[in-house]
Amino acid sequence: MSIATVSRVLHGSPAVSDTARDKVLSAVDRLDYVPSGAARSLAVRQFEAHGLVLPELRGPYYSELLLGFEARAAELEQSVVVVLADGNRDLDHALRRLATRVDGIAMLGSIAAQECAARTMRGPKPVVVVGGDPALGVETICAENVSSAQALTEHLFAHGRTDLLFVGDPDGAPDVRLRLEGFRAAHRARGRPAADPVRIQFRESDGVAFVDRLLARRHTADGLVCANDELAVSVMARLAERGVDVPGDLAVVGWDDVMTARYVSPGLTTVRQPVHRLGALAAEALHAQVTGARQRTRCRVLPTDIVIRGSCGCTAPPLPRK
Amino acid sequence: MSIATVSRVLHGSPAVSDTARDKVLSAVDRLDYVPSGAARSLAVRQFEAHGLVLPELRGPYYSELLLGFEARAAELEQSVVVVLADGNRDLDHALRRLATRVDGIAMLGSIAAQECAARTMRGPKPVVVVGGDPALGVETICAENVSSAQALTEHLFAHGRTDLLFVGDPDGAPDVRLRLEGFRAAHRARGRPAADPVRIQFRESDGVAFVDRLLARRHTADGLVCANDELAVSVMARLAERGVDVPGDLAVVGWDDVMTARYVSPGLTTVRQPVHRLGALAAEALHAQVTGARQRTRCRVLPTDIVIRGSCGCTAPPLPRK
DNA sequence: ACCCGACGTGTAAGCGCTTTCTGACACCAT
DNA sequence: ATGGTGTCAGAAAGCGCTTACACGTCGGGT
Repeated sequence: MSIATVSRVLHGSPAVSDTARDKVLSAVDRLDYVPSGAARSLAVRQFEAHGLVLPELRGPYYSELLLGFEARAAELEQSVVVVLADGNRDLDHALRRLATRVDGIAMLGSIAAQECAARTMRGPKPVVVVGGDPALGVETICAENVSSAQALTEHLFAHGRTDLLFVGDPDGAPDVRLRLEGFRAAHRARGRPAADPVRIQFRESDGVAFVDRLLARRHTADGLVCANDELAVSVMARLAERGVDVPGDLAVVGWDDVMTARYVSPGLTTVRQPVHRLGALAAEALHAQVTGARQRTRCRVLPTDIVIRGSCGCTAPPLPRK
Repeated sequence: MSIATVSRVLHGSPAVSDTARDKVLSAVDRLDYVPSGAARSLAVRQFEAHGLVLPELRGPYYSELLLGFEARAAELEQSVVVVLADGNRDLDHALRRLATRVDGIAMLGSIAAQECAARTMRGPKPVVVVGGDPALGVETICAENVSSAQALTEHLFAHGRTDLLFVGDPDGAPDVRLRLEGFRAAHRARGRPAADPVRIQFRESDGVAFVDRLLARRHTADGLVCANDELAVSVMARLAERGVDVPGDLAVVGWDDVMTARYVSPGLTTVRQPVHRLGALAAEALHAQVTGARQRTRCRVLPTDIVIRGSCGCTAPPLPRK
């Protein structure tokens, strides 16, 4: 047996006799032979791997994204190597390392917005960004934000709310900026001025602190459009503790449809995004760029669903579930 | 400039003059040069990458594990390639592929228990399993299960409960089996017989269906020890819908301390595991095996915390948080 | 003046695969 | 018999790095 034959067998080349194939296969099995992916990558000049860069992994959004990405990548026979920017780690170093071992890189919008990501996007490897600013010059895939935010805001207006506050930091992520844009558009459509956004982070403690400031009359509002559910849920819990009725005194809505949104009372009205598909499309777009099969579409926007529960003021069955 | 010099510069070898270093660095920058990780891997005979195999990614457990694993791996300058067994994908194929591109593989206990994982563990690459059966013959890292399950069960006894049911499938994951073991140990200690476990999956719909069966008098109980929080939370929600008071009529406890556990009412008494550390230790153990630095410790068990909220019958402040 | 070591740089031999090309062999048609 | 044709196996040339080693070129001791 020559090494060439072994290689042919392992890749199912038809030009091998059955006897040779059997001999190779049995030897492989007996010796627990594991080929070297590095040598193969070097020879075929493809890593057969995609990189995925996420800011973190708490909450369902990023998990679901990774899930979708990995699933589609696996179908395309691509490995996925993930890097998490979580904490204060050296993103620049991590990105540089990543680029040496993958054919292409998908990253979140909030990562792409960072300084050191620029060099990656300028580099030779294909890049697609998920939920990012379409103006970035690279292929972008994102969920619809503006018009669902507008619809959600308008929904609160329709409930008779007049004093709406947007809670979340538009500079933290492009998605949030677009949601704020929709929030403002709804105000414009009604000819009302939109209050400045309350710029706080996504952590639960930030939501609690915000409620305390609100009740200290530092803000006034009868409706809260929160940039995500984690915030919305922590806000609702704190409001309940402080004796404020939701939605009676204050309506609350969010984004993401986390599990908790179904279990709090009242249920949280929120926006569900096709995150799994977002991930899958990212893997696919990346693969298309790598194989050169398709010229990159600049930007793809996926529709979202508003899921109405009780927190916006709608009457809903107690503890409604999906 | 020769390629050897370039290589030396890029790896910070001290035997390079400053002028040469500068020249190389500026050229690298100008050309957006990205070295080939494959070629390096081939030359140094190390992939500098770890594999992590997870069954899925919903809920905080796996996410947190990946978070910890990736963080520690990054510190050790290792990339991480993840494969998710989610759905009906060809695990065998995926594992085989994975083995060709990493130095070692970490996998969940539920993966390790599968048929096709055996060949990976028999193969030449180091393997560590997280939350798996220590009897597997490979290095194992897991959170304490038996004694916390026993303590939790005993806690319900102390609340005067007598009719306890363990809800979850002990054959689904080694962790669940061990929790059941602790549940039984607590019964033995009190000289009571333990009821057979209610073998259902982790999905929320399974919890709902179980409650309906329970209320149809197919089971009787005044306390439920659920194998994880997702189950516990869905059970509690369904009980509330059906007008059963928790903890008055029925106490409920779970595992994992998911976000929802803090926000439901009453708060869910549960067990918090050091999942992040579990992941970090897995990465570390793997790296130790790969570098041959340390002979593998057979099994490492991390302590867990019981977090008491209201669902067990303890009086707790309304909506307690961490 | 010389030699010797230290220091930088270049040369070249792999690392373990893939793949093209060449060759061996068998088989059919002439 | 001979030549042509088709099938399968092997030889060998890389793929782009790392690194042992060889080779200057200095500076300082003698």
